[in-house]
Amino acid sequence: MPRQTSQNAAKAELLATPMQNAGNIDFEIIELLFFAYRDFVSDPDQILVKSGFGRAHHRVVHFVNREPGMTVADLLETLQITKQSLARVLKQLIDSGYIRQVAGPEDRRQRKLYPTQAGRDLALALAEPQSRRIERAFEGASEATRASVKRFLRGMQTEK
Amino acid sequence: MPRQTSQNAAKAELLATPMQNAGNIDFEIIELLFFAYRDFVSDPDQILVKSGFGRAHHRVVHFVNREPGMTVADLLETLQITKQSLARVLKQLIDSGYIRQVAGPEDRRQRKLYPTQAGRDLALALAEPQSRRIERAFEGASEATRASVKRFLRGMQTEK
DNA sequence: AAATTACGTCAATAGCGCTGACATATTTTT
DNA sequence: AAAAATATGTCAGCGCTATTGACGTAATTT
Repeated sequence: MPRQTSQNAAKAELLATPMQNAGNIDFEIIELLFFAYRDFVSDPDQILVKSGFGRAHHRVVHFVNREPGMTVADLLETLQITKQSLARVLKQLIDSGYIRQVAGPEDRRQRKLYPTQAGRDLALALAEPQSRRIERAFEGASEATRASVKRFLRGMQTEK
Repeated sequence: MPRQTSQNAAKAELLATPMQNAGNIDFEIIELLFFAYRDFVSDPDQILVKSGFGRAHHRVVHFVNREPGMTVADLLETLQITKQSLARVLKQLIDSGYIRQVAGPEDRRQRKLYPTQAGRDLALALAEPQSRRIERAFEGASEATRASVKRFLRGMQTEK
């Protein structure tokens, strides 16, 4: 029985076989989601660096445009972050003139959030390359296929 | 013509209409992707805090398990990050005994990366809740539907 | 012998998330 | 009316992940 070199001894404890089919785990979709999302956010990221903003700003500006009048609490619920995390980003967007706050008409403790025209323009500019990418991914797809993809993505969400 | 209060004047510059149908942009899928990915990564995140690791560790341990023997350069290409970003994370995984390096047999400058058994176990534990979530999202879906979703996700990637 | 490549590392910085604590209005409850 | 709860803001500190730039070493290629 030949003695192992130290390199062989180390190798003996290593796994050289690719992880696949283990425990019926869907590694393929896991990776597809990673790559898809990685590239999906890379488009707006490139635009954002020019204005000195980041992904967090993108999300805020997006949702406020989608639902003008939403409150800070609504936004926290949507983004699933803490108010301290939101604070800095929101303040910068307000100071830069992309978003404005209005005291709630019924409950004056609330701060209802609205985009300015600049905020709307920014949200659209950020969404455009993402939408083009989605269109490309759906190239030639039927309505049924689009519906299936939407159903899948909805199913990926945690039910609240 | 009534004078506006300062509040009304401010409101006049704001947009109260939800952003939708603007420029044929697919806001719905954009949001579905955001929510799907947000919840998709939340599963492993919860596991990772226990071991003191983060998402970056997850990615590294995942891909090294999927393709044992991959080099540092391969990993950088896959993750699309800089080597300085990878360095700390990889070092921690090596120091903790989840991954080992072996000098390349042909090119000895290379560092081929392999998981240990602990590394394999960790990768599987992290993939498991994600895979369950995917299965749930595909509940009742046909093979054709699964194929459509994969095709869509592949189409979302930037072609290299 | 010189240039290139693969990898590692030091230093500084930015973005974005967190916890904990405390303050201020405003609304609701008692 | 007083007390409690709610919506929001803010200060302070910290951790993770990413960045750029610079430099070093070993190994390979030219």
